[in-house]
Order: sequence, then structure tokens, then C-alpha cells
Amino acid sequence: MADDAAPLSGVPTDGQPHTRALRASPPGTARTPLDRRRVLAAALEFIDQHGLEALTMRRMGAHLGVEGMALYRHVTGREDLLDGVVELVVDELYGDPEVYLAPKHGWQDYLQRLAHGVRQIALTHPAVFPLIATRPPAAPWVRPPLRSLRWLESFLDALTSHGFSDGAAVAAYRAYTSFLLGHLLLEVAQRGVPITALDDPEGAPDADERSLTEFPLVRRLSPLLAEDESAAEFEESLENLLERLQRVLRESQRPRSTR
Amino acid sequence: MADDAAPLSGVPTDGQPHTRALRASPPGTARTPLDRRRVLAAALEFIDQHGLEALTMRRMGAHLGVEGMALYRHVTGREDLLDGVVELVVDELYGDPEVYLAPKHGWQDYLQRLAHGVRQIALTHPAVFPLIATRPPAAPWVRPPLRSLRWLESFLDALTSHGFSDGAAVAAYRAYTSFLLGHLLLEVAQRGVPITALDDPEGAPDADERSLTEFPLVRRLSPLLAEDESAAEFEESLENLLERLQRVLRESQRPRSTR
DNA sequence: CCCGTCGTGCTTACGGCGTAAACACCCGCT
DNA sequence: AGCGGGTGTTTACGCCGTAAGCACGACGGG
Repeated sequence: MADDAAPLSGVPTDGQPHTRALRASPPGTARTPLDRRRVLAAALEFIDQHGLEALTMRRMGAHLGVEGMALYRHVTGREDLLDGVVELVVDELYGDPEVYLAPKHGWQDYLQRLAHGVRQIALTHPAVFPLIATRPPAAPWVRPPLRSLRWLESFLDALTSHGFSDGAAVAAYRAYTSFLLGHLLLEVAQRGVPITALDDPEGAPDADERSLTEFPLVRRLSPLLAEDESAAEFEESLENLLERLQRVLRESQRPRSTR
Repeated sequence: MADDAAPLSGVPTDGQPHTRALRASPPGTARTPLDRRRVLAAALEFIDQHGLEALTMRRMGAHLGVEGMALYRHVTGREDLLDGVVELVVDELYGDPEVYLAPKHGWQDYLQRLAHGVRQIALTHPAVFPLIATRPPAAPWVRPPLRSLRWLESFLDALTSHGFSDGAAVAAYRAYTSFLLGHLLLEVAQRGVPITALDDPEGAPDADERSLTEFPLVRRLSPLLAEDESAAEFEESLENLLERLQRVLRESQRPRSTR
């Protein structure tokens, strides 16, 4: 390493012993000087490309045309960087035009859109999703994958403003996050998450079709098991959850017959 | 760290320069010579005590009164060790007298017992559960947390032998694993998983009761949000899932009116 | 116009990690 | 008696995260 110069400056390189590269001010393209957002965005891109455990501080530096230690100016350490990436990804929800922060067309529409938004994120960044799922949350009652106070507030507002009691809204929040996390984590895991894109040199993805003699049912159903019905199952489970919430809501609104 | 001798041999120590400890054959207690099971069991204990990221090969060695590199005689590397721990934990299901490998009292009883058995495991080893959830499975259609072909076979048998079609059994497997994973991962995360038991020196667990002025609902509901209703919610969600499966089963068994 | 200050990235350095390889030792066999 | 295999130790390598100090360009007040 130690040479091959700047990746995007047009200057032919000065012969300076060290600290070469960068600069290139004269033409106008001044080499944007790296800030927290750029670092996080680059880290996200890197994880998407090479997987989570390929990310090291030095490699991140290289990916940005910089020396690794430079990152510590903008991030307090590796943990902070990963937290930042999670936050960045979750914030993509704000940019999704299909997802509303406020329930414009009823709470069910709100939950549907939010769920699909989160799923979209999981599928766009499969290598990051386990991180979203696993990293300890800021506050103890903010649950992945809805890892922000703002979305929690939005969620509770959407439900309580449509007749849910405080307790029912909180219970719904918990059921909803459990559903999203379980389903999406498994969907993402099933889709590979190759850890580092290119993995095992020998072919061991399935191959063992025999040796399942001990497990005849698994063997018989393996074509079915291999099918990917994730989308439909997501829809169905979500639908079911919403129906359950609907039931809770109705029962709490008219406690007639049992009273 | 180069001395303090053997932890359980009665011999007063020989003054030998190195390779001391161990041996102590004369009395009879011969210092069991470390095998894969002992290594994995020790690793499990270590993770339960000190958290996942405290586990390093050298520390594991020390925990066993051994030099770290010694572990490589029994596991091929750190990854293999972690896989072994996951397998060990999942195998605890076989030792649970409340959980049946075969559906003795109907498929619902079977699913109930299995779910509670898995939950028991998650609560007993909260620091390991994220590992169970995240580690790539052996076969692509074996889904955490039911990470073994044997349980998959058992599950499919329980359902298909009680009238579920092949497709319905597979769909049930997926819904069931999603439910378990999502619920238990969040339950375990909520219960701390302090990463390394003792964590931050300054007190930052919650403390921010103000500053929630931006999020009035969160603030108002924070007492509710802080409550731990995990057990009841688990019961309820599981019940709901079983009812859904029941419905699927009934509809598939008499496709009368719609045909 | 010059000079101090500041921000940014670079260099060096340290301790810890996972693991390959060679070595020492004990034990049970013949 | 000798020897061969298995088990644990030693040493060593490269990579990791990160603390500390350095070099240098940009900029604003005299």
C-alpha cells in the first residue's frame, strides 16, 4: 500500500514524500473533507458490499481513500460507527414516500405502510439488519427494529388517536416489533447474508440430499422447505396481527355484553 | 499468570520449570484431559457469566486452566467453538422432561411445550440467544431457533401426522420459528444482556426523563413501556398463532362450501 | 502581508486477538 | 526398553482497535 495516490483528484500527483494525494485545490474540485455523514454512508455501502465482519477501521479508511485513523475525527470508535450505520439505515424510513409518520388513512393503513417500509429496508440492507436487530437500544423500551424515539412516538400516536387505550397501544407496539423482527431476521438470513459475499471455496450450500435418510419427512418436504414464500407469509402474518389488534380494539371499545 | 498451579490436584506441586500442573496421577484424580464436550460446556458457562464478546480463545484457555492454543486440539477455531456452543444449548431441549419429541397429546400440546422449552433456554442463556438467532444455519431451510434437523423432522411429523398437509406444515414451521425468534430475541434483549455483566461506569441506563418533551406520548406511556409483560404476551401470541393454525387446518380438511 | 491558530489527516506505537507451526512431555503399547 | 500418538506449551506472524503526537493547508486579525 502507501501509494497509488488519490482516487479522484485530477492532479498528476506531486512528488511529496508523504501527505501526498488529497489537496488538488486549483481546479475547483476540492476533495470534500470527510464528515460524519460521509463516513457513515461509506460504512453502510461497505457493509452492503462486503458484509459485516469485513468491516475494519483500516479497511473503512481505505474505502474512503484515507488512513483509518482519520475516521476517529468523526466517530468515537468502531462501536459508534456501527451505531451510526444503524441509525442511518433506520432513518431511511423518513425518506420513503410510502411510509407516513402520521396515520393519514387510519391506523391499519399506517401499520401496513410502516411494516412494508421496514421490510424494504431489511431487503435493501440484508447484511445490516442483524445489526439493527441485535444492537442494544438507546432506551430500554425502544425495541428493534423500530429503533428511534420518534417512530415510537409516531406509533403510539397513530394507535391512541384511533381509540386504542394506552395499554393496548403499548401491547400493540410490542406485538408489532416482535413480528417484524422475527419475520425479517429470518427472511434476511434465508436470503443468504453471505457474511462476506464470496464465502466457502468448496461447494457446501446444500449438496447433502442423501444422509437425510434419518429424516424422511425433511427429505420428502425439502422441495417445499426450499421454496421462498417470504412475501406472502409476511402479508399473511401481518394481516393476522392487524386482525388481532382490531379485535382488541373492538372489545375495549364496547365492553357491553360481558359487563 | 505463569503459576498458581493446578486448580484441583491434591499434589503440593512439583518444582518443574514448565509443563507443571496437570498430571497428579498417584492419588487417582488424574485431571481429566479436556475434550470437546468439556470445552464447549466451559465456553457456555463463560458466556453466561461474562457475555459474548468477552470470550476469546486465550481467556477460554485460562478459564479451563490451560493455555489457549490447547483448545485447537478439540475445536477447529473460534467459529467452530461458537457453533458448538449453539448446538449444545439447543440440545438442552432433549433434556427437558416437559418437552416431547413426539406429539403425545396432540399437536397443540406439542407446540406449546416446545415453545416453552425454547423460551426456557432463552431465559437461561440470554447472552447466547442472539448467537442462536444470528448464526447461519447448517442447511438453508433449518431456521433458528429450531436449529437442528432432528427437531425439524419432529416438528413436521407432529403436524403432518395430525392432518396438516405438507404445505401447511411447512408454513406452520415458518410462522412458528418467526414467532419464537422475534419474541424471545426481544425479551432477552429487554432483560439487559449486559454485554459483559458490569458495563458502563457512569449511570446512563435511563435517567433521561426530561428531554422527552419532544415525545409527549412516550413520556406519558413510559411507565407502561417499562413494564415487563413478556410472559403474558408470549402466552397470548402463542395462543393466537395456534388458533390461526387451527383455522388453517380446519379449512384444509373440509373444503366443502367453497367447492 | 504575515503569522498564529485550528482543523484535518498521517505516522507511529502498543497491547490483544486468532491461529500456524514446532516442540515437550506423558502414557500405553509391544 | 523403546517408541508412537495424543495432549498441552511455546513461539511467532499478521491484523485488529485505538492512543498520542506530528505535518500541513486554510483562514482571519494585526
